[in-house]
Amino acid sequence: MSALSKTILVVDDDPDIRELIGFNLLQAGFRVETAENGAAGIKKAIRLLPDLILLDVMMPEMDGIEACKQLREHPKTKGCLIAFLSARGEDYSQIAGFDSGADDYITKPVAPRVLIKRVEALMRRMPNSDTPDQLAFDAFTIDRNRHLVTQNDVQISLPKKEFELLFLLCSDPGKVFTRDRILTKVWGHDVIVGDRTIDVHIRKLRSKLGKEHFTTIKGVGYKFDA
Amino acid sequence: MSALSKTILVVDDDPDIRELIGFNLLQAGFRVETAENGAAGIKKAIRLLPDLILLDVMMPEMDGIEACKQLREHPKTKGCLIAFLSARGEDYSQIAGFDSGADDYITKPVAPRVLIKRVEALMRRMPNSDTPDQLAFDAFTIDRNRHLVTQNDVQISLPKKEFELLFLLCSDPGKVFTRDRILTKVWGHDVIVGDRTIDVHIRKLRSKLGKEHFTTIKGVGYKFDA
DNA sequence: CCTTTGGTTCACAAAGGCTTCACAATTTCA
DNA sequence: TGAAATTGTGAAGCCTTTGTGAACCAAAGG
Repeated sequence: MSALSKTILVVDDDPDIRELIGFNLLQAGFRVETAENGAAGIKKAIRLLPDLILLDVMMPEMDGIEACKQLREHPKTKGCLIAFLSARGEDYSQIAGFDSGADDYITKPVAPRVLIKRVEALMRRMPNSDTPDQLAFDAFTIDRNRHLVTQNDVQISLPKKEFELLFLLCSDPGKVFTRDRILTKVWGHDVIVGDRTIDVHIRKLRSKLGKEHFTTIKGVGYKFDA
Repeated sequence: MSALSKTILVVDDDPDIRELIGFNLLQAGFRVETAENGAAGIKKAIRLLPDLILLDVMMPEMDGIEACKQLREHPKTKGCLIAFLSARGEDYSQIAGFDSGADDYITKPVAPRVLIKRVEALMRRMPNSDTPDQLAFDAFTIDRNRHLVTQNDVQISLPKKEFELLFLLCSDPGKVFTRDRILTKVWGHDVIVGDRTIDVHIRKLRSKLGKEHFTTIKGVGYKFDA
């Protein structure tokens, strides 16, 4: 079930805050990723497409407001939930936050349990269906909502793990995913499973979708080639 | 922004608050209705189907928490946005608020402009797409008002839960609905029913409407195929 | 007061996905 | 080249998930 959990990206320049927030969100069953500044946060958000982005307002170089604006402008992330998390509770700051496109503005300090509730309330309204989680390549197309892969007008239904592995690899074609990364993304942070399991699933993908699309980088991991 | 068409119901026992909040929301372009206690608020909400219900937490007789629960239970209003507006900012109060199904919890005092921004942020996420009351497929048609399914000129009457489950699945043919999603959509956000209950209802749908229309995605959920 | 119907739960069976293991094949590096 | 590490492959067993029949409880209606 953990593989289905929502991903939250915590962007804050304070490592302590990142750890504290991250820990509490993990405890609540969310997947957590972190970034230490606005630029890194945007980059990571575009790559990971998290369900929710928690932005600190005050950060060096690029502040949260600016980061939020850019996230809203980028086609990949403009649909994500974005919430500010800030010690600044002044009216003008909140208004600026909402004007930049945020869905919520949470003032610190906030009790972890309250934060969780707020995050869950946001998630509850999340229109998962609106984002057409579709990936299209020459070889085939992937439809996340329908859990279907279409190749040469033939629809292929894949089991859960295989589908998630495929989707992960295809989310960034050409990029090499290390075994560790695959494990944490598909199986979850706390799952203990021999990493040979990955090989078996890769094999199944190869046999079902064509060997040529999945390249092995020995000693590193796998990648998908379109 | 078509804020003109949005209706907000303000439920508060204090006439001054009603007037103040109402005035500001009106200025922002919303239509405003008011109610002076929980019972009246629920009644009015069912009749008007507002886009957002602003609930005071502390009210005589029925408090906001209880009102929220009842609103979430009623089929007509369970989809409405609900936000608490309260002078009580304590953690346990906020948690209770979110647990009762609220989408936001705003602590008073709040600057009118901030309140507006928050309301707009909530509205922004509101799915404007009203699902039509009738769905038609090759296999059968569904009439939500009449609670009736017609298959081969034969009218089939389905019990409540079965109908709602069917309607949910058919609202997006081909899309896979996870058990979690089905539970929150059909049973409510705070249900305590085991998810095996879903299986039983799926079985009934299969036996009544044809096994071939309902596909199981193991480890994920179910989907409807037209 | 009894009957009917809907909703939920339980126990057991079935299915099939996930994982592991052993061994072969391949690549890397000394 | 040869040994070590890594990956490919086939098959087998475990174990989670789902299907199914039936019982139970509550509510509605006669």
